[in-house]
Amino acid sequence: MQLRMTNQREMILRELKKSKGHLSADELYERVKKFMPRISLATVYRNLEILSDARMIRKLEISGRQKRYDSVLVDHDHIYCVECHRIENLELGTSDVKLPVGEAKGYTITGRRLEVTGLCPVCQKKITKSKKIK
Amino acid sequence: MQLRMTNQREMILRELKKSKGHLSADELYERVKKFMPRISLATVYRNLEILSDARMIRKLEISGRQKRYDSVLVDHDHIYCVECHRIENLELGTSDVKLPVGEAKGYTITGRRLEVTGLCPVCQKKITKSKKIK
DNA sequence: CTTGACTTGCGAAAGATTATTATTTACGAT
DNA sequence: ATCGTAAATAATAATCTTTCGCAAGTCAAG
Repeated sequence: MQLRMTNQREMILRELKKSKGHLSADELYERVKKFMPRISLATVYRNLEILSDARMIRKLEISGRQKRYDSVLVDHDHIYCVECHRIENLELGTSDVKLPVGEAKGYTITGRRLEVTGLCPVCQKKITKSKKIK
Repeated sequence: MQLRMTNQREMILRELKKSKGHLSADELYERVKKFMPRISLATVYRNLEILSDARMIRKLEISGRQKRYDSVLVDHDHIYCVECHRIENLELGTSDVKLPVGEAKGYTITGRRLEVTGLCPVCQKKITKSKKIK
C-alpha cells in the first residue's frame, strides 16, 4: 500500500502543523473547510488515522470525549485542564518518570503516557470569582 | 441531596467489586442483568456516574473508546494491552514519578495519570504465531 | 399511610467515529 | 502526454457509546 499525497491530506497536515495545538477532528475539519469547502468530515478522520499510522502525526487518546491530534512527534507529555479541557505540552525529562524496565506483569512495554491534570490559569480566575456566589 | 441505596445501585457496586477488573458500563450491564433482567443500561451509566461522584468508585478515562470503572480507590496506575485492550493495575511508588511540584505552566496541579502501554502475555504469543504467516 | 424527593426503565437523542458506495484522482507505466 | 488502476474522496448511512426526557415506581421521614 502506497500513500498518495492528495490535496486534502496535504491541507490537513499543514493546518495541524500550523495550529501547533491539539486539535480534534472536527476542529481541524472547520479549519480545513475554509480552504476546501467541499471536504468531508470523514476524510479528515480517515486521513488523521492514516497519517498517524504512518507516524507522520500523533493520535492522543487522552481522557475526555474526543480524540486529539498532535503534529509534534517528539516524545512529550501533556497537561490538561479539568475545567475547560485545554491541552498543553509538558516537557519532562525522561528521567522524571521511572518505569519498570522491560517487563511488568509479563507485559512487553511499548510506551507510556503521562497525563497531568490541573486547573489552567484562566479557569483558576473564573473559579475564584464564582466562589463568592456559592 | 441524599443518595439512596437502591437494589440496582447495590448490585452494580457489588458486581464491580466482585470482578476486581476494569469493566465498561455495558460489561457491567451484562453481569447485573443476570440477576436483574429488567435493569436498564441507562441506570448502570447513571449509577456509575453517581457512585464515582460520591467517591465510592473510580472512573477511568483511559485511552480507547469506552470508559471503564474501577472499584479500587487507592491511587494506582494502569497498564493496558495495545492489542486486546485489557487493563491491569500497576503498583508504582509515588516516588517513581517526579512531577513539577505545585505549578507547571501556571496550572494548579490536581492529579496525574500514568498509563503504561504494552503487549500482554497472551497477545505476545498470538503475535509470535502469526508472524509465520506474514 | 402519605408525601415528596430520589430512582428507574424505556425510548429517543446526541456526539463521535466508522463503514458503504459510487465517483474521482494521483501516479507509475506505457 | 495518456492510460490504467489502486487509492482517495464526498456524501450519507450506520454504529457505538453515552446522555436525556419523562412517566411511573420506590424509598425514607414524619
